[in-house]
Amino acid sequence: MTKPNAPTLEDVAKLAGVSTASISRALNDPAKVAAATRQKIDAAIDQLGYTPNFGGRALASSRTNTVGAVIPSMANAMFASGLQAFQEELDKEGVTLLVATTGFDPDQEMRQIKSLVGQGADGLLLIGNARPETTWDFIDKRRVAHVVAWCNSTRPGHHYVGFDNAAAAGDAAHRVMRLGHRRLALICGRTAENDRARARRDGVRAAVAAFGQGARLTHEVEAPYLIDHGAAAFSEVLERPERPTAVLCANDALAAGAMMEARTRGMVLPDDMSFVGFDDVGLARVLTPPLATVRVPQIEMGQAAARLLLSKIAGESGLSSTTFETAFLHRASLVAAPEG
Amino acid sequence: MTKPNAPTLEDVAKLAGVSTASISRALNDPAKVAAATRQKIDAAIDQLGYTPNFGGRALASSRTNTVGAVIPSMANAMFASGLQAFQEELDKEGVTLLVATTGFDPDQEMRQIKSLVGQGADGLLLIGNARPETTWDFIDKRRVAHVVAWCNSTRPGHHYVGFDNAAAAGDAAHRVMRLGHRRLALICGRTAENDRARARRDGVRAAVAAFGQGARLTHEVEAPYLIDHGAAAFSEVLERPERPTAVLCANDALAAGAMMEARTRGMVLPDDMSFVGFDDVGLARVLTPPLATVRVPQIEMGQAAARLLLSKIAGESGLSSTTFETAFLHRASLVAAPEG
DNA sequence: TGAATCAATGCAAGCGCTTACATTCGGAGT
DNA sequence: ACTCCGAATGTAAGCGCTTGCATTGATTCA
Repeated sequence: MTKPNAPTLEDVAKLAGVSTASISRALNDPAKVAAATRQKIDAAIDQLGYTPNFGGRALASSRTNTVGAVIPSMANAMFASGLQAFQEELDKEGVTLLVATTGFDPDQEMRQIKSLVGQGADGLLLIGNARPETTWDFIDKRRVAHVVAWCNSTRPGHHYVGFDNAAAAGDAAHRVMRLGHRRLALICGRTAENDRARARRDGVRAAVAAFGQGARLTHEVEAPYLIDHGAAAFSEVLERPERPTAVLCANDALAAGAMMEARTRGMVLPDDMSFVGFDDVGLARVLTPPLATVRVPQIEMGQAAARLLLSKIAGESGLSSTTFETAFLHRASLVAAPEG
Repeated sequence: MTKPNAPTLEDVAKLAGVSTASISRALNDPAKVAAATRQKIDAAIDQLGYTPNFGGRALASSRTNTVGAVIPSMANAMFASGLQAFQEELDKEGVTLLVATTGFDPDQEMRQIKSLVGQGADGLLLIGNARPETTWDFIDKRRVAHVVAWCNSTRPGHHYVGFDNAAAAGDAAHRVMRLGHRRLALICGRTAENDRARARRDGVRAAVAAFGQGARLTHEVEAPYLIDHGAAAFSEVLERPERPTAVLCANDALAAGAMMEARTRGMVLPDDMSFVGFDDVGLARVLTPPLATVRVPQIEMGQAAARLLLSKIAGESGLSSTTFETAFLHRASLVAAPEG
């Protein structure tokens, strides 16, 4: 951190001819210092190139102005712009973002949470609501300020900022069925380790069951959220005796992989098969045909999560969770079911 | 950070019946403490659920075990997996990653660097080599441990971990020309604010000039690294009197946008136009036709950058920069130039 | 047996900052 | 003119940890 010869508050104080306390106040609560004094102080700070020492500040105020985000992966575009927005919002308040990834592993998540708390994070952004009891215990016991995002439920006393994965996925399925599709396949994320994937699956199942009219899921496959796994999953779908007319994917990357595989097999899209994704990441629009998908309000979520978390850290009460709307984006990868 | 009632070193000391110094030593350098004492200490720590206070530690040792990454954007897949690898590598050593973004703005970069240093980052990961003199001055003066990545040159006394943008782009151009293309267009990143974009452009220019045989750039456009800008840039290319047979894009997202636009205009790909991207992000393979591009060793770079940075922080000497190889990936978006 | 050595431990001085409390001083109220 | 008040500033006590130095006691060597 700061180098040995870095100027300290005391140096500034001497130069400005005031006490260290005034400088501290000028820095943290300028209103408390007379304008003239503030001038002198600013000048001294400039001249010395002074920056407050982080450790000293943290120690004395027991705040680090740092919050942590524990996300499954940065390599997944799914979280990228939300996290970006989160970070930008924090930045406005001078708060810095610590990032740790879990690779969708609950143990790893626990480790990272502990580590970030140990690093002094004032608060935490967590993805999804499913985690072992021991993890919740730790959070509760340490009274870690936190927000749960990308989902729309959590345990009592906690808060979320997200959207309704189940409803959005159900809505997508419903629209597909309204276009005449009756045999649907579902390529889903790994439900064991991912409550959002689980919600999306359950939403689809419920919608299909509710629709009636002979609509059914010919096959469900689970796969990690990666292009290649989407391709493999689609192969598996095709091996089934009953071939679907539309494939719902719990994620755009899976859909992209599935479509790639379909084309490799000589299928003509969208005529031979309709595809629907989820998330509306950048690649959805540039696929051929463009991928119908569900828009997720990443940026709004990231910002709202940041604000909520900062409020919690500030100790505000009466805070509440937020559910954002999703939007189904009908694009050319989804067409009416073939006759017959 | 840690809550008011959190146990301190002193609490542990009392419980274990030793001095705080011994505990500190047991924590940081176990060899210095007798096994029996260590046992007592561990037991006390467990019983109290003690975690060292971050501020205290930082203040006393002037190390935070935290490093910062200052990147243009998290929303850009270009850096995602590299950063992910960087983080994982740091994690192995118990170091936490702070992330800040610049939106490709040099002033913002300066602000973020200052902020991260102020937050106590022990070291910094910087992208690219181009930044205002004032920024370098700050880094030098404060003696901030740092590594420059995604490029393969830097000023004396600094280190990089990256690859040769110019050579890789030149190689791509060369391959395109060898396929018979003589009229090339270049859709480039914003060279004013992005030295990698500049290097790629210069590499292409040099390769074209060196190739001779009537090969030339019909048009160069600059655009931010976003799909929509790629589309707009391609429109601009087509407005030119002289139409190219191949378009080189400095980034896969630009290429995806350009291809999308081409298809919108009824062009048949790759017959009517060849496209080449750069970076080999996930979407390159799932485009139709699959995008020929340059593979960038993101993961290796991220890991190497982390190790180099940790070594620097540890004060090791005799460290050196690394240049990784890139690979041209010939995919179906690139075909031989049409006859005539 | 006494001196020298060394490993293990304790003591205590900070690290740089924040903040409760004390002090000062100019002006408002009477 | 005198008291009272509040704004502006200073004083100094920590925050929890690391670490140089001092101390202790056991071990070794002559």
